[in-house]
Amino acid sequence: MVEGDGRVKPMVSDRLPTPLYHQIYLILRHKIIDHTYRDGALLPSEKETAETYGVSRITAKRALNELAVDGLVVRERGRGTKVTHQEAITPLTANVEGMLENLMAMGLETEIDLLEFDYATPGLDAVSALACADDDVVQRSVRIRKLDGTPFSYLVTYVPEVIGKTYTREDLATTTLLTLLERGGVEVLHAEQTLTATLADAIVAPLLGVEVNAPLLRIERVVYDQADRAVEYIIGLYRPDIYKYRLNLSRVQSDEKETSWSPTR
Amino acid sequence: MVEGDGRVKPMVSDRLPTPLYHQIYLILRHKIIDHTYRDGALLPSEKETAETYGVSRITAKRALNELAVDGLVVRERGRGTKVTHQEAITPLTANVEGMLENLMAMGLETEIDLLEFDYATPGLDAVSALACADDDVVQRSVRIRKLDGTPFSYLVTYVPEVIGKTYTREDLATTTLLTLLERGGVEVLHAEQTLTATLADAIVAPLLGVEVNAPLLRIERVVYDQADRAVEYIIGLYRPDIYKYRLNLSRVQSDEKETSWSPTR
DNA sequence: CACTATTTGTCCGTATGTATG
DNA sequence: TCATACATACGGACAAATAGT
Repeated sequence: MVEGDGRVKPMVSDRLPTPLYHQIYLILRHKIIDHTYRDGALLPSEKETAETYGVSRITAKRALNELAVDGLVVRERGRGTKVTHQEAITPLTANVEGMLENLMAMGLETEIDLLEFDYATPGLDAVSALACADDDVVQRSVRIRKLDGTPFSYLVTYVPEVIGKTYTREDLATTTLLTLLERGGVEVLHAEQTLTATLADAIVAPLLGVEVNAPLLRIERVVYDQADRAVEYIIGLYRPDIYKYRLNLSRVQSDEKETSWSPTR
Repeated sequence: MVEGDGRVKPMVSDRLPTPLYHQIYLILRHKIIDHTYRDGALLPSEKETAETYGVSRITAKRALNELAVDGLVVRERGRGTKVTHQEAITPLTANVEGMLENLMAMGLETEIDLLEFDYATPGLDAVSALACADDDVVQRSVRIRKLDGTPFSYLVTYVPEVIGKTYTREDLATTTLLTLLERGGVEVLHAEQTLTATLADAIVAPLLGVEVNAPLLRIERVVYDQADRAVEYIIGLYRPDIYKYRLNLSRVQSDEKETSWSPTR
């Protein structure tokens, strides 16, 4: 895998369930978005790519054609394959607070679709997160957040029944959950967030307007009140092309030997 | 897509390049890891899954067989398909500092593989991140971080040439870059991190020991020194099953109307 | 005990997609 | 473009193991 000079050779494998032409297509697309192939530059020829990945010229040709269909490149006989990728829209960023920035400034609006709203016994994950009994009733909601019509986040929330009763279904479709919790008398003190990556399954993919198995940023959050009781468990799936999570860290000098980092505003 | 009761129906599509049996396999595997299908429970039968996803029984069968090959389920004729999924190893977590926790406590070791180490002109991303000229020379390194032999992160770093000269290739294979920077007289003041999700391409997939198109957590960081000059640009790709990014937030009461959140140690 | 329904295992024939030379 | 090989997916049919009536 690693060659003598320390460089890594890209590999495709016909043992994977994904067709070869699509594997190569993904690699090349990545390099275009990545700016490895700059805007206007020429991609390697069919013959070259065929040799690079050890496939036939027809397979390489098909990969390049898929790129052309996507509008990422333009192919001309005798001229080659040229990158025409337009710079992607700068994605939204969320700061540590998890709130959206630059939103008002951009004159854009986020709207919320409330897909599900019910009271039910929680799943295993929610049980352990909220530290409730297996047969406790919790309020569960599923929402889609949209920016200018395009969905960018899929949110599943679990709230203990007592707290959930302090607001209505309609409130949830218009107001953020954190605001609703405070309005209901809950004093939010601290929260725990975990960030990971997942794939879009067949359920969320159409809702977020992405392909099945597209990558998603997954943020899991448990919010605690002043009595250290979990009042909210939320799982958010975010489209990485629209939404990024930004964190500003600055060094804090303390008496201890260890220095620590904390976010700056 | 969304039915009358607000529930969403899972879908597979034969227009995707991925085979149907593998799409279904991914969905079911996700539900097992997700605990939607609890340990010991019976999965829907071949006939049921075939109807659910609108495929033939043979295709549904193959998806279930793949799960059995993975050891996630056990199949017995006349009995059904039973979940045998062992609870996954609790993944490592990094706190805000980006350093690993619980590592010493677990008696585990991380080792580093240095794959590439050279001085070259940076790509476009690195140029804008380090705010350097197009033809400046930067030090570039590619490393793999392993825990107990299994790789969990792929790190690409860019450091301005002057700073990069303060340590050797061998240093990088044993010491963290932040430590090396400080040893070289750089006083690190603040950093900017962006978290997103991507797919494993054909290059990193074998290096990280995951399938191509597996989801990865992507962390991009620019580190600045006291003079507000970028001294390090790092792109990290992390296996979400082994590595998670944890963030502890606590509310800080300020004089302003807005309340803010900051991480607690 | 037989009878039945369910579920998985195996086989066939056919059509389409993928990949090669 | 053509011929060839293999993988994918379908529908149908039948056998074998299990569980309940």
